[in-house]
Amino acid sequence: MNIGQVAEKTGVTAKSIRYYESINLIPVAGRSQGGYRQYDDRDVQILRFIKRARSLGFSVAQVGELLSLYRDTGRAAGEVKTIVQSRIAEIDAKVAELTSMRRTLSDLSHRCHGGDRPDCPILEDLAGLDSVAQRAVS
Amino acid sequence: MNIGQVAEKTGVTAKSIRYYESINLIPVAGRSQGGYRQYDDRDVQILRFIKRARSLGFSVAQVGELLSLYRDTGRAAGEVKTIVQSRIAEIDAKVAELTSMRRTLSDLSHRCHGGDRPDCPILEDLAGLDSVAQRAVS
DNA sequence: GTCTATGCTTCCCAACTTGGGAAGCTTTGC
DNA sequence: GCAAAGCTTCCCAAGTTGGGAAGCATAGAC
Repeated sequence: MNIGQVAEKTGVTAKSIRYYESINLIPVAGRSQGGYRQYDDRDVQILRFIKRARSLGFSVAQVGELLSLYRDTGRAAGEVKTIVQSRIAEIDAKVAELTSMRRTLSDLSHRCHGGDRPDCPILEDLAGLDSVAQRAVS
Repeated sequence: MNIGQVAEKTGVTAKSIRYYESINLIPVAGRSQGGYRQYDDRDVQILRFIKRARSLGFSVAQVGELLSLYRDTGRAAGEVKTIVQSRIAEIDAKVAELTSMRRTLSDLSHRCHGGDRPDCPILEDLAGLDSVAQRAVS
């Protein structure tokens, strides 16, 4: 199989496949006489694995860890679970951060009439801690 | 004021201040005889504005929009509110995405015993759609 | 006045992943 | 045998920050 067919089968672009090879996330592909990279079903499986793990937000480095465990038939399930749980913890932290931002923004938004007039509590808040302190007190 | 003092006052590193200048987010600073960038309280205020907006997750481009509205005394509050609400929408989309990932990962994690044995439903799921289809059916 | 330490300058490199595009070779199909 | 499509490598870009080097400016101690 050439790279284009693999790209179509896996949903990973040819560009990304070459990139993954360049950083040794996947093994260096064999070449045809003409210099084209050659792949088989095993490679397709690996790339689908990568695609799915990436879609779950694992970094490429984390995917590398998962892949090495995947390739290691003697691995412990606990190691895999640990990686998944650290990813869950990352997500929880990010959600908490975003939720905090959202609360602040929503608060700012509610206090702004949003009309054509130039007076805007949002900008006042961003511009100085005065209004923030004021809000904290009120 | 030199750049170091401004950095300390605002919490924006000297590196970032120079970067913001280079992309014209802030005006090009005047220079002392010796070539040092010179700042005044107005600059400090602007950088605090940027710092706070960045901490709320606005991209530098969005901060640029907010800043231009901030500088425009005749601006309409509605424009500011629109930017804030689009930022809120971004956050909501991101949280939804993360929440969906978390649900999948949590599900996978629960189905993995996590011990020393090599059998791991997580890897099986990542490796193929078989188990995914299976899970969908079950 | 001189020396030293600290601070500033610019410039380059790195991170991370993907996409775009150019120039050139290979393969496929007609 | 030719055109089109697919592949190759290489460079550039995105966005923001940090690290570090080499060299000039300033401030404080003597």
